[in-house]
Amino acid sequence: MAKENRKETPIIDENEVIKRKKEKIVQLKELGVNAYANGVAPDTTTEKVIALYKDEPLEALKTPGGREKHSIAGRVVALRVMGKLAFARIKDEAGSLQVAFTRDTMGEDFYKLFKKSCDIGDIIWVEGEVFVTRTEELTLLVDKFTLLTKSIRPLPEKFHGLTDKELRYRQRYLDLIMNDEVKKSFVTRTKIVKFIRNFMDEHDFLEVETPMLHPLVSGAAAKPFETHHNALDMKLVLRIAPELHLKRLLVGGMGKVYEINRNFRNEGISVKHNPEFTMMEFYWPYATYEDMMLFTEKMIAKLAEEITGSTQVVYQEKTIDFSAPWKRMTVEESLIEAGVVTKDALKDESALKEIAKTKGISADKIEKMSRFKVMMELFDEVVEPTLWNPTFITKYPSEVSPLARRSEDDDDYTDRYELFMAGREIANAFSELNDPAVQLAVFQQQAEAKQGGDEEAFDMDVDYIRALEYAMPPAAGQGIGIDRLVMLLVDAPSIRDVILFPHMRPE
RNA sequence: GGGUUGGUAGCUCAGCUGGUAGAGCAUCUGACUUUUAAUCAGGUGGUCGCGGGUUCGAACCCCGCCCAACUCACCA
Repeated sequence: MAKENRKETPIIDENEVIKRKKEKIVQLKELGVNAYANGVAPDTTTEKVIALYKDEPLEALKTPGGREKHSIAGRVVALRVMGKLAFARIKDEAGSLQVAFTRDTMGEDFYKLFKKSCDIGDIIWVEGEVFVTRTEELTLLVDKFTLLTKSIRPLPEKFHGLTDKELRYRQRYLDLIMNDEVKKSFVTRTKIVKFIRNFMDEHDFLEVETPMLHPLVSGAAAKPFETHHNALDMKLVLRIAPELHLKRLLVGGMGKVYEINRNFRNEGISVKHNPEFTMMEFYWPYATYEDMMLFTEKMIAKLAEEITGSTQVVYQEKTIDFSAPWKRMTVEESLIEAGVVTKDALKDESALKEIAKTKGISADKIEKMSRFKVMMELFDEVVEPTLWNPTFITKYPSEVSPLARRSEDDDDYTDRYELFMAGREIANAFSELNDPAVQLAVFQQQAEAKQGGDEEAFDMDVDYIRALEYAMPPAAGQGIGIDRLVMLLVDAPSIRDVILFPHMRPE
């Protein structure tokens, strides 16, 4: 049953501190100080100021005077007032810099106004020249100061900062103010996406955008979010995958295409799952899944090196070796290698089921499964968590691969692989199924499964079959989970650490 | 959805066997011209997640609910 998200009356919490700060804004207004000023811009950043003086001898900088003036703007994150001298730390988008306010430099009245108006958390603009303090810290000696924006909410404590994970995710803005490494992770995320985009562009892939609102469920095995179009009075679902639209573009002769955007799946939330996640999906005409493996290991190894400086990347205290070539095994080989099954047992449904039971997979679940499904269950349960270095697992059964091309030599299997790293799936790829008759048969099976209560089964997509009937060139396609890839490269334990505003229940 | 742990001041956390709700930082007042977790003196600040119950008395015990983290299930 749907829960009512909106509360009766929106109430913003207020305490004594906030009340006082609000009153202060009124007092400042009476003194002619605008607590929400604008039109005053800095001419540089803290980072640039520091870079400018980093080679100057410290001794010379200890005496103030005669140097160029710089203006910076940012948030006051620390303030130490000692009578007629005050130090503040100003944080801007690039970093932070200590600034000093003195009565002698600013004049008595102006200094008093500064003391009265400026508090921790406020956003201010200052101008002055640099000097170096006794403790040899580069500091801007302020002669001009403008309060830009008052903060009326107290910042978290300076020593411990903001550590409560719930608050950090809910109030990401505050997390960004207090925890510098957060911004770093998200800047890296952007670099990763940019790298991938450049890599695709350099290899002549065309970036496209396909619909997020779908009339049908297709492209993956997942439960969708449902929504409603009012004017058309029709049910729509948020896409679980862009696959079938991108393949329609292959039919249309668009050539190599890719899309980097969100998918939505109405499933559990975990350290590896967010209801909306970013996928890079691409399709490559006249290529096979084997071409795709070479392309992928080249791209990701180069990406790892570009981002971290090495193909050896430490994730959660264990090293992942991204250097190509990557290990390749079939699903069946991986099960044999892991010592889970023998070659003979793989062909024997009841033997497989017995083994599955010993691996803690529920007997009820196994009973209804085919040999191939039990095999995949065993793989997911036993092998997947052990695949730490990048590994391509190939030869997935046709039964669990509704959109992949059946292998030439055995149509129980497909020309498909999944890529695993750090014990998790990062990508899924295959040579594409382009035989409309086979695809239609698969859709019919899926539609029956859906009738039978399988909530993750596809809808029949008649237009897609029609498109295939016009002929889709042989092609390989792949989807890469961007959030998960970012997690590995920024050493994030949870997907929430690489999503700016992860999904949370309302407060 | 199940299990475990947690929710006490704006933040970080104490709070014993049920007996008047605490500290540090922030905030307010005062002192202070080289601090950087500044320091010193004094003050303000609480729906103890929410709702019931037990009890002379509940932050603490019991029941229900909400939220989160971790974990399992599901999934990429």
